[in-house]
Amino acid sequence: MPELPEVETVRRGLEPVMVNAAIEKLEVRRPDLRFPFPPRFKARIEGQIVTSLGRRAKYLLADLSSDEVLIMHLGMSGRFTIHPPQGKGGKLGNLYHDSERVDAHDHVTFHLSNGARVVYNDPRRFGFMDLVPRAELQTSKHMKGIGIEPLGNELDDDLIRTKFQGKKAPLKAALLDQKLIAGLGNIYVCEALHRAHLSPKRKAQTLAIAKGKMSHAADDLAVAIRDVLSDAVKAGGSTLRDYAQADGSLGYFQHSFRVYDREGEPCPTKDCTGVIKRITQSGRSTFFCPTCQK
DNA sequence: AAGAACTCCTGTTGGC
DNA sequence: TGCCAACAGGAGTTCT
Repeated sequence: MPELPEVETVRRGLEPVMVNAAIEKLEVRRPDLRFPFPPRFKARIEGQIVTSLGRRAKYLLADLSSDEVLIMHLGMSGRFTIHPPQGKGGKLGNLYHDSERVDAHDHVTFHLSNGARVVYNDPRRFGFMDLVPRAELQTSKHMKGIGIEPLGNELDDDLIRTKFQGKKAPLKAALLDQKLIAGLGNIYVCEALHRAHLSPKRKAQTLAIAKGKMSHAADDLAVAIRDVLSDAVKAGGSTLRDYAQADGSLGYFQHSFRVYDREGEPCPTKDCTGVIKRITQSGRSTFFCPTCQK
């Protein structure tokens, strides 16, 4: 499910429910997700207050009153659902899931002091959770080496030239590399490359040239990445299959896809007569227009 | 060392 | 209808 816009949407959904609440009880229904839960996971979580909920790349970061940080990654199929206190759904009650039923893939449940429950469900179990002392977060194995935040102030043409210098990998692979720019995934890489009119097959290092007719390419790509991600965040992310936001509502950016999952459809670029094609790169589907993406 | 292939896991989909 | 291969929003590990 989640690339940067979906994770940010989840963060915004969980923030009002979790921040300033104590985690009174933690139910962990299996020993691991993608990796084992950390030692004494339950004991280190229970009784702690969530002081803030942040995001770095595709990671959710919950600051705890114990000065540890709960690191959460949703993998491919991880999702959070909020269950408000019984009988306190209020005017938003119809947006929430009120069921007490536990699905086979409901792996972790946070019982909060405000009466709400937050349930983590992940059928494929590619997600994971970890705990690290706040002071060690930046040097932790998860955060160490993570690239720049594309919605921060650092992403511009110079940054792209620097990061892509000497890279022979195709643009598609370079943009999926979280050590360069963090937060993009398969969908938004395809979308950003189409917006920038750049071929996913092109070697990344060709954007590093400073002069010549392609000198705008790095800037075009920087702008396209920022635009597509901020548009998607505004739309509440993309809803594929039955993914829902934590409050049960649906993102709608999927209606704005220009190429993703649109094989065979006409290219939406103005005056382009091309047809969207699907190829495989790095074992993943790439959707692009061979006519206007060069 | 970089880049590509393979791997984890379950569920859905599309073609016979 | 059933069966089965292909594929799915990620990324660490293992190869070449």
